[in-house]
Amino acid sequence: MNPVRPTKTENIRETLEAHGLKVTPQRSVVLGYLMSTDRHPNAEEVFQAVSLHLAGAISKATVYNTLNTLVAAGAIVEVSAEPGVTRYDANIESHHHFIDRETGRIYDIPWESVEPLCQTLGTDFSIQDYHVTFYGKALKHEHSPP
Amino acid sequence: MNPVRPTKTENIRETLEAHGLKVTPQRSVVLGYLMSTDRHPNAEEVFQAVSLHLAGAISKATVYNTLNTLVAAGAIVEVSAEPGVTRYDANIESHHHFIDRETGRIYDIPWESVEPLCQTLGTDFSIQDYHVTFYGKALKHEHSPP
DNA sequence: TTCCTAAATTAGAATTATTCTAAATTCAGA
DNA sequence: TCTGAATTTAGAATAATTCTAATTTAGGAA
Ligand SMILES: [Mn+2]
Ligand SMILES: [Mn+2]
Ligand SMILES: [Zn+2]
Ligand SMILES: [Zn+2]
Repeated sequence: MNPVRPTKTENIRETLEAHGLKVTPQRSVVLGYLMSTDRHPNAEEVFQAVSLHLAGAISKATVYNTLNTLVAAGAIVEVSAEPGVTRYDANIESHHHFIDRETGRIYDIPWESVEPLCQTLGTDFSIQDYHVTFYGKALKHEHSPP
Repeated sequence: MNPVRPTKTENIRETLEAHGLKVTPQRSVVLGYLMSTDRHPNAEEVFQAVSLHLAGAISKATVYNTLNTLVAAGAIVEVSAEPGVTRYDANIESHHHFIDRETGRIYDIPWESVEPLCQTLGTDFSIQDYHVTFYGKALKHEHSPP
């Protein structure tokens, strides 16, 4: 019988194809990892994680290439939190971020959780988009696969 | 006769001392450059700019050291705009940023220009601070020393 | 199926940004 | 002036990312 919802691998395949990318094992495992986590990993962390999942290992160059390809295609987004670190996020919906100052962990904040900001800053700037970064302490531990 | 306002070099000296730092020519020229511009330069741009102003040249290591020292002392702040680039800002008041998507230039947005965001995100997060990054097109050219 | 070509992947070299090291200089205070 | 600590320095070392050039993979004719 057909599953009620698409399986994970079907989701991955669909997402790649929806963004005009061919499906390859390397792309699947990188995107699949990012879709499975809400931890906003950097390239090195993606490399570590997918090296476990992909039997025959994956080249670090491919991790960088694939992340850049996924970003260019719009399948994932880059997140600038701390200076000097590029993190990646499979959540491509508009949303904000909360950074725990003790742990450095980045949490997603749904767009609707933040009241809309007025869409004008006087006459000098035309606003197309905005993003709020909150800083503080996460009170509940939200566990998720690393 | 005494000037009505402190001169620039007096400002620089006062800022260094107010943050517990000794006054040196290198620190003065780095901080002075950052106080004179609103362009949020990165380390390389600071190095280029101060190399011109400081006759006998300044070591690039000193620029990095000095920027880190100034950040640690709270005399300047780091700004994370694009992923992978650390920029520096002598404006240490709470404020927001506007990034021109065409030019990449970062403009300061006064804290009061943005209506206050509610200080709660449910029960999971304790908010200590927040920062809004706007994206769009700057309409007026605001000129300032490079 | 076999062949062909383009795309994707790879290892390692190259580049770039930043930090580290160890020596030289500067500086404040005794 | 002397002295020790702080600062600055050049260049080496490290780390992150990109580039290069060769190899593998994969889909579409024939
Ligand atoms: Mn990128
Ligand atoms: Mn720093
Ligand atoms: Zn996110
Ligand atoms: Zn600023």
